[in-house]
Amino acid sequence: MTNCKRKRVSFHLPKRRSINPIEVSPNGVNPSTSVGTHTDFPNGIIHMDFPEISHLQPVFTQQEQFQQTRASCALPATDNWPGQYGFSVSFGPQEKPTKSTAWTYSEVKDKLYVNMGTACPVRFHTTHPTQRGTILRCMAVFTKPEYVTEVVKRCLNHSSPGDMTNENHPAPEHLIRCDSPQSHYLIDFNTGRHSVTVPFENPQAGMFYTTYLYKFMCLGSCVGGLNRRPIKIIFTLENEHGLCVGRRSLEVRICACPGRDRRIEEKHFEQQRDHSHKVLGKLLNVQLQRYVMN
Amino acid sequence: MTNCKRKRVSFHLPKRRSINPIEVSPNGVNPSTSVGTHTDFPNGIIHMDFPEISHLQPVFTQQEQFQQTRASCALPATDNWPGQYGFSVSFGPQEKPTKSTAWTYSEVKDKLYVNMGTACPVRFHTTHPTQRGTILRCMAVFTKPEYVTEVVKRCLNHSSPGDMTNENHPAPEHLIRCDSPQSHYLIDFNTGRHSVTVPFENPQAGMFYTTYLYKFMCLGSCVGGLNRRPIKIIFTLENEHGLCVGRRSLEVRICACPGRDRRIEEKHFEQQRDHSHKVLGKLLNVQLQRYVMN
DNA sequence: CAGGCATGCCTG
DNA sequence: CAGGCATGCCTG
Ligand SMILES: [Zn+2]
Ligand SMILES: [Zn+2]
Repeated sequence: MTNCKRKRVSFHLPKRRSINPIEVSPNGVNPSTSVGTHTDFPNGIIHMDFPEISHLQPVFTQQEQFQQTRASCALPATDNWPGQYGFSVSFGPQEKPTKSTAWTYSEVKDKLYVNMGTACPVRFHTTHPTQRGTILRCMAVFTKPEYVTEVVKRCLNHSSPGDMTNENHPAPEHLIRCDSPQSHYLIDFNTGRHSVTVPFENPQAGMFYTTYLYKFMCLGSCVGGLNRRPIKIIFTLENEHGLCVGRRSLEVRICACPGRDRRIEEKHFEQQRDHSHKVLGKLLNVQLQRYVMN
Repeated sequence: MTNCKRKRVSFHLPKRRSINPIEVSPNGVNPSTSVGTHTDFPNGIIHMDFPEISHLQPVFTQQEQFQQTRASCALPATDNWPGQYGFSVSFGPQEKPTKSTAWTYSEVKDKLYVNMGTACPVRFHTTHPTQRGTILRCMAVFTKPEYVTEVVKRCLNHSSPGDMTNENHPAPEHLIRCDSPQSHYLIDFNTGRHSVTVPFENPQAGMFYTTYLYKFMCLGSCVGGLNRRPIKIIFTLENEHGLCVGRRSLEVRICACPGRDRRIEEKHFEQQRDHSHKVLGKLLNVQLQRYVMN
């Protein structure tokens, strides 16, 4: 069991509007020194999405987070863990999954197939009410071990200021957006990883879940971005101290034809399973025969 | 017949090195006013590829160019015209055209199929020696009329400073590069169009052509760049006054499998031709029968 | 290096 | 909206 500390200083907008995170190094370098430039993140360099908003009141929010499942901060935990609030995720009954339906969730694969830029409704269940100040974070990681340390970002094409999707948006480089006026875009100071948070609202009276809308802003095939590398998204419920109190991750494929691709992958999955069964069956048979003969 | 005037002021490097063009508006706006910014071209805005080299001696080179084939400067002429020097283009015998050969030229299609970033040898023939100060320009245009007015550029991914191909290169946004230390990258002040020029060297004694190496720095499929839109390249021979004295254009497809794609397109072409022949044949037959019957 | 898959997108 | 092409790239 290891500790994973994160310190963070954020500037918050006084009003509830789309909020712009500014990450500042702990030694207090003045963000205005890098106004107008866009610096790539790694190692103590200030990252600013919106230099224009440096008039914001600085609010010091220190978060210390203890994660119990990974040795390194750079590798976010992906294990599902309902925790004390019974946190889980579901997807509503989607429209009939045509070839190019905007999104579709596969139970067998536990995988979401979704168009780029589509607002996809995700249901967050809790069995016990969370405390005030609880937030819901969403972060993407590459699934394959060879890429898991690389930060997931949008491709250059889609993150460029000229791209229509970036008009009036505080986080053009973030793959995942949450369609809420209270959403908060962060770049972790230590790991450089992107995430988006919203205040978690407990399910309304008589409801078992609260729905939030998420958008995925690149295709899985985007050159120089995801580049055909599968990703997972990790939803974490975090209390006011930044402690993780629940987690749910699932694979996501952002593509032009979610329906088609789901069908294909489910077929592959079945064939693979059938094949394993056959192999396993043969092995058992051999063992059995040996046993009988001896 | 219309005149198409172009005035241009360029800064030239004193030494023969890769040369950086700086386009200045005729009213003499100081380029240093835009140092450090990269402004998109259109309409009187200064474009600079390399603000760092503003210490260059300014050399005033006024070029007035009369083109006789197009009404608008924005639509470059593409007609082949050997002119008084007997200007033409050819390709040497390439390596056996395997599926993924680096480049291959189709005679039937008069089209070059080439890998991205490959130095492709192009032979420039002249039957009569050109004068001192003659240059060879290469420019790309979209083939289809609906895109012909759009300037051909590299995609954002490939033109970004982080792309390896742009290390130490003066013109990251230019699709076409000429592998010569004397090459010159220009952005036309009026049209915004990119081109690369080299001093034209007459064929060596006993030779009929001079070879230059050209590279194409994006795929035809690059999203936000060529975006699967076919292009032509136009080679123009220009005298010291900027007058066009010869022209040759051909289609180019920049792709991952030049051999395969050439084969496919030639097959299509044949089928199409056969089909037209058949249709034409039938028509003739009908006409003939009518003639005989009357 | 060829076969063929993967995946965005065009066409009917 | 499904069929199927186009085209980069992976695999043997
Ligand atoms: Zn993208
Ligand atoms: Zn490109």
